[in-house]
Amino acid sequence: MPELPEVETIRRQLDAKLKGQTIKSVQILKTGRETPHGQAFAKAITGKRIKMIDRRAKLIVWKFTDGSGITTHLKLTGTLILVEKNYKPTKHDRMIFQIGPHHLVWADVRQFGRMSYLSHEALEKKLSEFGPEPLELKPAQIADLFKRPVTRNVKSALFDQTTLAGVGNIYADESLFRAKIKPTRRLGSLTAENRLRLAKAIQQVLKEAIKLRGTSAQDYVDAYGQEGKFEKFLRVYGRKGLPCKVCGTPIVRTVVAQRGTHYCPNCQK
DNA sequence: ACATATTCCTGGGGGC
DNA sequence: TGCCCCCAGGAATATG
Repeated sequence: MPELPEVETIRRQLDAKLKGQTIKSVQILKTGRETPHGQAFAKAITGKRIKMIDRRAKLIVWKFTDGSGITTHLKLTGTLILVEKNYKPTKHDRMIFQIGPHHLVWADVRQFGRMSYLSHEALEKKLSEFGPEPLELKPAQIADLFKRPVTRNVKSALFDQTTLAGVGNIYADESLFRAKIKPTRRLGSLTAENRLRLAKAIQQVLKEAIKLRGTSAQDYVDAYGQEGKFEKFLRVYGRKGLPCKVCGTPIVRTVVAQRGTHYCPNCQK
């Protein structure tokens, strides 16, 4: 599923192709997950010129030259894929955009994704509702985000988008493994050294994943339909029962904060 | 102000 | 081969 590294991969690919281009047409194949609804969405964005494709948290942000924009949340199974002119729509496609000479398909098997056209003011407001970007802070600044509330478990704080933007279930588990911290630890029990180790682990794992164009644990593909290459470097996520790559102890899967949570009971304290 | 539960949705896998 | 059940989970919303 797309988290920060996957969304950033798609953003870079789309920005390279679509920057400066004008939306020529929007074909809505399945309505209901866009705002405004239906043809009003197509009408609102047709003719808009793309200043850049940006990212905030897990949102793809289409910024138009007039200041308005679109936020796209792919949620669990959404894809944005550049296709050929003669592309034939398939079952789960929601929209096909013609943007300059390019054709872009938004598809979503589980239909959780959202696409919102927003005025400049509404866009600014929406983007301000997230916590800071993990790759724009110094490790010590990230560490400070995990001091409070003291009773909260560290795993749920990690993927809370108002605490820190862009980390989801996969990278939460991977960051905690690298920091050698058990997911159920309360924030109040973390030492300053623990928090700093976690901050550095978050940045390291996100950067490595971006280099490999993300993780394709389930449905994720990039804007060219290619899978990410980070999956084989996952150390705990999806490795229930397999030996820890550090100590050989079988990886445990539990549920923390309603999320499947993977950790090494020996390495993570 | 916080934590926890529910809801949305479909494909894939296990059990039989 | 095919059914039934369960599971995956981001985040909005509701409830405690």
